[in-house]
Amino acid sequence: MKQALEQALQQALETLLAEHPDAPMPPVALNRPKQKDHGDYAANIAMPLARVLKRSPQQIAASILDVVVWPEAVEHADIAGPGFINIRLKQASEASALKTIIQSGVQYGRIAMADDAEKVNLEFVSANPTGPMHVGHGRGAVVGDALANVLMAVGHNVQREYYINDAGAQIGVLANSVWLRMQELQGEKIDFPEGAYPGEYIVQIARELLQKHDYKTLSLLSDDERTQAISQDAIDGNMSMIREDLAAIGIAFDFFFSEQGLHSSGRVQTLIEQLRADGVVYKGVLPPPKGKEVSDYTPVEQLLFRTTDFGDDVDRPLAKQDGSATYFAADIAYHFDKHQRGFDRMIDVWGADHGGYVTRVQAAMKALIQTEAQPDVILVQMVNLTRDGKPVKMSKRAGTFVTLREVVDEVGSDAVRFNFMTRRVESQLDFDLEAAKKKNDENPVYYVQYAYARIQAILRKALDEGVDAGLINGNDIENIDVSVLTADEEQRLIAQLLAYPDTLKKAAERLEPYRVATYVMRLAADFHSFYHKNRVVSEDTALTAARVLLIRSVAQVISNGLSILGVSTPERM
RNA sequence: GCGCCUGUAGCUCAAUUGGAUAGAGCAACAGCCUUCUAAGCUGUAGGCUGCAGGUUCGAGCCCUGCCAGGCGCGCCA
Repeated sequence: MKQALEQALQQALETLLAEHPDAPMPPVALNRPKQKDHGDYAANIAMPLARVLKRSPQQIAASILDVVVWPEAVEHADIAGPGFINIRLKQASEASALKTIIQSGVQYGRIAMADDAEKVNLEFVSANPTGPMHVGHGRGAVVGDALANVLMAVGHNVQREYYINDAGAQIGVLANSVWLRMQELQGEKIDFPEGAYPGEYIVQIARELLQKHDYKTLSLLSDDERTQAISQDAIDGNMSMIREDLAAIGIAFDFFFSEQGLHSSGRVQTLIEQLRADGVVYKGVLPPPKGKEVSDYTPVEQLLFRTTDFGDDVDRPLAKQDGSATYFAADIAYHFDKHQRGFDRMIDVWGADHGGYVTRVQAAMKALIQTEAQPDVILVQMVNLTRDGKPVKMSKRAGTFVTLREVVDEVGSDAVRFNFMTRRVESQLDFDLEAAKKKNDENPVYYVQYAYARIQAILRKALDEGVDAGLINGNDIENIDVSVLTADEEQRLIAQLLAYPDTLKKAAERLEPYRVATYVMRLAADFHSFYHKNRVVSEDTALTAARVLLIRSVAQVISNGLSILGVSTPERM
């Protein structure tokens, strides 16, 4: 319907602008007004034209209305305010869409195969394999997973990918921490050094490794040899723990990518050579860092990547002093690898603490591939964890961080997911452990789920009252007369239901899955409001049938929206 | 010092990528359950959209400068 209206306006415009061939043609965009008396759709097209045509927006709108040929469903259109064209549709035309919703079912709002379908690589979480996921990771996980769902819903092909940082010094630290715990479990007295990972999970991994490895043999090895021997098992132990944490909030990945593999296969080195051949690499000395005490700064010549040529403020090192590759070098190789795997688009979901990293990775990709295939980086701001309003100090080193798992076990997956989804990623998130535990109206997820459960209760009731089962569960809806749905609350609900496909499309375009969460909250609110003023099951069989159709549609759309967010829809609460 | 993000009701957040009278929830106050689930609904109150300029038919949104908070800033990942 929206498209038909836009087309009608577009044609009217072309007729009008025939006399002004030079005039730029602004896009015709309709939106649904906030206020009911502004009609079902509104166009602001006359306003931007005012300047070009040197006539008032009202005059232009009037000329448009003179020549436009509306589709059948339009009741009337008028000019309002500073030049809006408000369009009102015939009531039955809007309401008949309810049948489409029921017939489409879980497909309603989705696009099976988009014209511009892309093969998308979506990398998210990528928590280091040195410990369990904490709450901050959880936000990125939930956002990334919902975004994948949104993109798939509008017809893209999405691969969920996890980048395992299983290389570098941290792995040595991990292996050493595990070894210390293994010694401890064998009754040795150990000194637990400052830098090692102290968490309880290390003890569990140590216990597992003692079953797999011969302790005596390990103790005879040199430190390096021992690290070599147990690090992969320690990583695997952590990763299986992380996978369980993810499963607890209903997230599974399609692909796990190992950083180690990039180094061992020589791809990092090859990439550096390629950059050298491209002439964007040189040996140089970086200035001391700003804003931080530089106690031990010594100028050192390093292999540098000229990222400043691509918008960065300082060149970035590819190799450490000892000649080994930096994390940055590996990350370029990683993104290049994604490109070579044939993805049309790469999306990275990162924590805010990686914000300074965006420019340099994009710079590197710009240097490597001259296409527009840049990674889109979604920076998810931090989660401020509080308990009864008091901040919880988080430190992985000190072992005082609160794990995602603890929170999920206390609060439930649905509440965690929904709370993480209701805010834009750009704003920091306050998450109070005590408040989240409460099963009261401070948890918006119950508000939406309650609307769904309520509808199910009404439908059960309707069945008891002898309403035809085909109407309640099946597709015997063709003959329902929807023109009886004339109450304000009914009209609002219908308009809201019709807005779902657009909401989904917009969420996908802007990579903003939170829009689906705010949408289902609005829909639930409109339903609750409807419920209190109107009875569904009544003597009036025609009205009952139409309202059953209406609330079934609401339930369907709530369910479709929540499934994108990964939140369940309980039949009873 | 520089870069990125944020600043909207007492609190937590929205506002259809510049549109019409800035909206929800919580907290406060006043009402609504012998009728389909009160985890709900209705109403009242609450705002110089951090501050000051600018751009235009029109600014919470865009530009400039301040103020405040968060994150980051060499061979960690």
